[in-house]
Amino acid sequence: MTESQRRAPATRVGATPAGRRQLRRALSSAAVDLFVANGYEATTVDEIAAAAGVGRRTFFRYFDTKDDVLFANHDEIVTEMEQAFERADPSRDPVEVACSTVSLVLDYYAADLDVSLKRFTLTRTVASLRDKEVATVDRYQRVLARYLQTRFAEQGDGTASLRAAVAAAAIAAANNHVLRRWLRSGGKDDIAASASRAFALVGEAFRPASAETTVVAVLSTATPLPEVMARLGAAFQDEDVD
Amino acid sequence: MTESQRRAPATRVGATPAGRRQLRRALSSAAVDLFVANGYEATTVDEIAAAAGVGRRTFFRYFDTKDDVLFANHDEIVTEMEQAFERADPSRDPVEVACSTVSLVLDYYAADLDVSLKRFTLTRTVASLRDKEVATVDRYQRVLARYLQTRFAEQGDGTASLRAAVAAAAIAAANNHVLRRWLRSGGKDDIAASASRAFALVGEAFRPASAETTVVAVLSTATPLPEVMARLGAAFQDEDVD
DNA sequence: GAGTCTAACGGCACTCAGTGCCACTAGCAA
DNA sequence: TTGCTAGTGGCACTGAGTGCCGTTAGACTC
Repeated sequence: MTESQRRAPATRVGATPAGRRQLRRALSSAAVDLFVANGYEATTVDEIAAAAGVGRRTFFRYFDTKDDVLFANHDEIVTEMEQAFERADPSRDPVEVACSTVSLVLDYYAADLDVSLKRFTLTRTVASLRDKEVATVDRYQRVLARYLQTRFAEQGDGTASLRAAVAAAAIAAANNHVLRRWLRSGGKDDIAASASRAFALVGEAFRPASAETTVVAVLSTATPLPEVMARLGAAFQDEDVD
Repeated sequence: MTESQRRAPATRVGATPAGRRQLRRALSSAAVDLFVANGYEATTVDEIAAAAGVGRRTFFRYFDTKDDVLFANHDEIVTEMEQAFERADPSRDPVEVACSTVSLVLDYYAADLDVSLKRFTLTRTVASLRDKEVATVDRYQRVLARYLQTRFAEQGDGTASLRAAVAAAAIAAANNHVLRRWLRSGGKDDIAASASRAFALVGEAFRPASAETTVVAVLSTATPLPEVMARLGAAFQDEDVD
């Protein structure tokens, strides 16, 4: 007897927030199992609701659409990302903050590997579900872009809006790439390592222009070596010169 | 009497490819007008079909879904992009090729400003249409990624897949940013200028490492100036040194 | 011009997602 | 006990999307 077949408590589960969360999870896992077993289109909302022991009408009180049930905790992720941006250290590099914040998504996927893998096969198979996933990714990509835009604008970047949109897209793409590779490996790869490698790539691509200025040092050959080192050290500020 | 209200030819329009195209356009423009006038959800497929002078069943022979009618020429754009990649000069910088190819989308939007503006207001207003548009963007972003991946792999890039995905996302984001700003201006901005500026930004971010190697020239102060110029010229190959 | 074949079309009926409405009832308060 | 509230289930309805089939325009043959 799988989890999806067990009967939910008789009535009024949703009276308490905890009960509501529980029924949401029950509906979600029942749906995923049915989708995998019988196919997405072939599964009706009636069947999902019945498997969770509730009426069809109740299903639509917990999820707006049939496909929403596959991305049950997406809203949760988005709000958590927004909160993370609010309490982020303003002195840190914005791109770096965005990268570490977006990896919240990876944590969520890793926390429920079983569902993540099933959802992965479904989104690869069913076109409409793939589109739905793309839409959800776009939603948190917008959150990234909004954060980056305000930060870039603070730094006096005239093209803050464009840079923010492009950087957000790059970060989201890197995140998705890591996520997909990890899921394809069945959750066996070292996701943290590949994530930091991927984010390093976008980090060096989008570091603000001031930080990637090429230093051209014009020095007389008569200059004593210590002074050369001092001048270079000043140019590179807190980076090591040796 | 608007275009959407005129009656289409009586029967068998779709027998010839030209007639099929014509009816597609008639359905599309009828739909856009009705969506703008009465709202997207409030407009039924029956009404669209009736406005174009055909039966409801025929509508679904021309478009798979109700929202497809808003992105009528999307498939055309995608295949045209694929063809452009096939005949692209292999010696050109892949990122540059991708940028100039993706601007095909801008051409299509500019070619039918009226519909583009109406679709823009609709995609901003109706959530499901925004999602649909995001899905279409993702589709050509995948085409970009596939092209960039093969090119990067040819160049011996070990992280070709990741770099391709990230660069494709950045290019698509830049393209969309330009497109949206242009539509927000009502089609008055200089779209070509802002496009080249936006693509310059992603170009410098994703130029392959070999092309952005810093040239460090170590030269004796005794070297005659003409020889200095010659050596620098060699180092920069076909770029100007002056 | 008459007969024939093909394929677009329209219409009908059906499934299913999603919604509004309402009656029912568990649980709480007075 | 008597209301009151809110979650629930059932019913009926709209509309998207699909399968099926009879009709007919148009092309092709003789």
